[in-house]
Amino acid sequence: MSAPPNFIKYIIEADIAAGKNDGRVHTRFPPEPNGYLHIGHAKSICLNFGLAEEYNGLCNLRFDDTDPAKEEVEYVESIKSDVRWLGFDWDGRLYHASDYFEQLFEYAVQLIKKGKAYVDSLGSDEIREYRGTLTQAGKNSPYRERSIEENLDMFERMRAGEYEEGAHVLRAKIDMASPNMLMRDPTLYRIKKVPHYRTGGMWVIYPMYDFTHCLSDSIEGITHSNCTLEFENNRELYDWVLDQLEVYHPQQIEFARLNLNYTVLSKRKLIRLVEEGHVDGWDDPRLPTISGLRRRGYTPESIRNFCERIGVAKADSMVDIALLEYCIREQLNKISLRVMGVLRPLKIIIDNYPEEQVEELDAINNPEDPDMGTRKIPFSRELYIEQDDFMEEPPKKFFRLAPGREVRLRYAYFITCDEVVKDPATGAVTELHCSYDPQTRGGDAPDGRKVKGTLHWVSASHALDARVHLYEHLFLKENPNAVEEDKDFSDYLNPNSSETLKNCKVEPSLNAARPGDRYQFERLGYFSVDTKYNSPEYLIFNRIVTLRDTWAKILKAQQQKK
RNA sequence: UGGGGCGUAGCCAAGCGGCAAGGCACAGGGUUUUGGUCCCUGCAUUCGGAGGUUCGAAUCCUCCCGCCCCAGCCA
Repeated sequence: MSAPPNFIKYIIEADIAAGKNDGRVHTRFPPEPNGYLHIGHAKSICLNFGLAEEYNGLCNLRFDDTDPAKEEVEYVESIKSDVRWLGFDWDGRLYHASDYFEQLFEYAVQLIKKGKAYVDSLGSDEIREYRGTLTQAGKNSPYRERSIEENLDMFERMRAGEYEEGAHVLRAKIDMASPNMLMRDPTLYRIKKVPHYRTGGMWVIYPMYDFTHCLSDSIEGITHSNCTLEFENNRELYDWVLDQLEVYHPQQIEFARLNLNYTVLSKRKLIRLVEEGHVDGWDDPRLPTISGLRRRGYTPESIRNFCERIGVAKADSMVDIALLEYCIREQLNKISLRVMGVLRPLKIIIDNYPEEQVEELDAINNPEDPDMGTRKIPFSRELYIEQDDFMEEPPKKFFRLAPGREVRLRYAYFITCDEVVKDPATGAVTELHCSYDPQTRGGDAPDGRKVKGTLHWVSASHALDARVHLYEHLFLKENPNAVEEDKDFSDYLNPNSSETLKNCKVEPSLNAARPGDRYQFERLGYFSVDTKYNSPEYLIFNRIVTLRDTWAKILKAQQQKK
């Protein structure tokens, strides 16, 4: 029932045992609304909401919206719907850092009054120079010793809009020689004459992350503030601000962010893929965004299971995307309806089957779940099978159709291939003439003879037209972030990551398929009806993931031998 | 050359002084009207390395090596 142990749970359990925060557990998921959520965020969402659930606590959704230049309502709406879709509920505790702007301003004034913050009038380049380097101490700004009165006055004027952008900033007065760069008088407020998507033109100064985040956590009574590893250096500042202000002090805990191979999980890179048109929007099914995974056909449960399986720790890691694929197969195997669909059709004619005759055969909807029942599928003289299921000169271990060979058509009959018809110009196989054994109706031979292969098929005259999108890894390189000299991560994009098959044939029961419905196409994989595009003439499917394909492995091994 | 972190199998990851969980991947076998599912089996004499403490070390100590993060008026 409960997810596996991790170091954050141990911290929480120790805190509860010690009576810290009266045994309360209160977490938060604090996205900045400057992009769409991806599966890395899902890890954080599952962690924070999951912790709250497990320890009878609460988890807030808080937008960390302190940079009006980057943030938009479109993003907050998408984030809210993604969190909900994943199955989590902030239950009315939806907050925004921008809700706290007035309070934050007051805190800044307090800091100034304590002599712990000052208005600096150095330019940004100068501030950088004065900061020193990793190995050299910085030096104090000439404005560092302004009087409290002057600081107060100037900070009020900053707020009043009396200065231009960049003219002044409010800085914490800490230690320009600190070995931690973040403690060298970090900027607390900057002037930005940019309207905020929520506060409009109310403010022209905006607080920085380090000042905002810890205080927002404090205001909300957060007990355990979980963030990713790159914020470890910020913790000293997080603690400093809260200590100076003598306010309620949550605990920041850092864990490793998710990395997945064959894809990218950084907002900056995802934004580029979208804006440069490498993909079809934020919900492109090849993207690791929540909206992309949703459109691809992934279920929330499978993503939650994935997040549970990868664990939470402090070591930088790169998870194999095969685990994500395993998680969606695992669920879809249990719940999805089986149907037959032919992606690359090859026509076969059963010469000894009466013309005009049609039989309704029984097919099982889901062998994993007998309660899902059966359905009828039409069988007739002309059928389509998969091109891959026939080979004129079959290699070893090929169990499918070949000249003179007998196979089973699933739920139908045994058929034998009698004749191969080819295009005289190209030599390509255009159709097959076969004969069936009437005794094998349903798929078993009364004489007990066996066949090695079972093929999926569809009746030519009854089949529905469909278009199918096949997807592969977005990148060819396992780690597209490891860019070589003179290269860009986009150079590693897989040119074959998306393929559209326009001539597919699926069984007639699929006329009931609605956008978002998921099916297993037997022997092929799991597919979902696209939710973005549709056509009155044909169905559009996205391949979520293939089935495990042992034959493909054998083939690959055979080819490698040669 | 400053500071903060991290190193357990191909990939994740438990383990917190008593003698290496689990999952994915991979390999073999069984069942099978999906080359799917399911079921067995195998897969670290060893925990980045070297010393030390101890009856006993992945766990404690010392040194070394490797990787990640920090010099935004981004978060």
